[in-house]
Amino acid sequence: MGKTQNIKLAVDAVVFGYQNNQLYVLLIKQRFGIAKGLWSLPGGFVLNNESLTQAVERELHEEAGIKVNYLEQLYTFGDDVKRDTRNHTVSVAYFALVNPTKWTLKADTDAEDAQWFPITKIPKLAYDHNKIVKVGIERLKGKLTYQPIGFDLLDKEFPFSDLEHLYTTILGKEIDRRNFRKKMLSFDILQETNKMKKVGSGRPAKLFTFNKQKYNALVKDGFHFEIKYV
Amino acid sequence: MGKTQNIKLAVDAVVFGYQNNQLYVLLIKQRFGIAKGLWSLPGGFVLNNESLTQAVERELHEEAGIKVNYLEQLYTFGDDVKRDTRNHTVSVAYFALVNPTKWTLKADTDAEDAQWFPITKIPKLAYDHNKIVKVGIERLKGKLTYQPIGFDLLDKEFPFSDLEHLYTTILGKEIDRRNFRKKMLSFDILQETNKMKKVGSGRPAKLFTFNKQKYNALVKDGFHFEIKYV
DNA sequence: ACAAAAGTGTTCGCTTTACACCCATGT
DNA sequence: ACATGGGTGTAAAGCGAACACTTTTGT
Repeated sequence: MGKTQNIKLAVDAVVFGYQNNQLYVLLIKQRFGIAKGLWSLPGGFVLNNESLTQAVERELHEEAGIKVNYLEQLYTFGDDVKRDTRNHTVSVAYFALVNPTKWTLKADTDAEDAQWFPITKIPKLAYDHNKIVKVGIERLKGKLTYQPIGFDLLDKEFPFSDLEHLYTTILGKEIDRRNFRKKMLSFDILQETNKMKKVGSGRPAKLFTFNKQKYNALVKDGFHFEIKYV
Repeated sequence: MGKTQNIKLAVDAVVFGYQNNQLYVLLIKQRFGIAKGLWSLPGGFVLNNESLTQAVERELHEEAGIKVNYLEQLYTFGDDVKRDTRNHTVSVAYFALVNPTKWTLKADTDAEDAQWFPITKIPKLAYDHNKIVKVGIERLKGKLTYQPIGFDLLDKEFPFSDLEHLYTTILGKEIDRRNFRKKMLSFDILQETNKMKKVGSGRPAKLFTFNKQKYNALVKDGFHFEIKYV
């Protein structure tokens, strides 16, 4: 095969968080290396004999001290051979969701700082990370309509309006509250608790939980989640 | 980072072809290496300074002498560190469609043989390639319903029944011919030619072509292809 | 009593679905 | 004339979309 292969393999994660009607992405500022001082996605090189998922989880732990609720592979970026200026590097990007209220970010090891950035205010990032974020946002928007994925961004118990706002915020569209609620409830994957949430003025809201067991059971029977009204 | 990274990066392709109401996958028999004599997906190691897409296209050319109609990234398999018994190898799998009537397979360089296998008769493959094929089939089934991708498997000019059969074959379900045709035509992305196809007995069929320009234009205006009736 | 957010039904139109017969050609 | 595959319309049901007022709480 000629000269022995000299390609580095990295993982990067686009981690989304949601709070106060805003969507955030987790970014870290590198302490070392070529991207020193620049903001970038959490991630790094895969270790020998380490699986890709392990690598992502390790990096998220090392660089931000968090564990995510949801993780899936996003895309492998390797068509731009010069994405990392030093080496031919291929990066397997992951897509993750987390409820930021559950974790306090703590920059560790390689990271000088770790912070949530509203997706409307993302700075220029290292490497091709701005592109990766963009792909991540597209994925999030897409998935929201055909997979009940929004719950991984919310508290375990949430008022209906949180879900509503999550959809309007992320998809950037208004929705009809009545139709949305009707549809969501028709799936029968939300469980009403007998707790109430009171915030300031206004009528207190019932709290709901997402019944994942039930959802999985339904899926096995051919059920297909879909929210179009948005 | 301790010991320097020693992970090999490969690409593999799940290439689908369709002919005589059957769905095929392209497999090759390796001439060299650990998988010698076993059937496997076309693919191989990425070269230094080569993009992933280039690598796939090169391998498809070298191993089977073909160019595909459609190519997209499928998934990166790297969670099973032992998938290749010798080394820690990560493989970026691609998904491709081709019209097999356009090409005569010719095994070249590294391949001892290259052949189309009906997806119902796929032998035990090298590495984790059976799993990759499975993921590819899922992707194909999914895409068929929300992207006009079936045309890449057919001749440029095709009778409506070919399209119909393609859907029933791949999705493994019966469809209502009238509804299917009505829906397809309603999208206004098929163009009627004034040619006819006569095969044996039966009424001759009009030939259609897929108008990709028109489709792309419609997509820009927010059009969304979807075939549910299947 | 007023402001703020939660909760709730109905009607209209379009899309999906189900369904069966005639047409053009070859043998 | 019969076998083979191509081509076509209509009615009923279900789903999506549009729409506004009442309830419960805080101030």
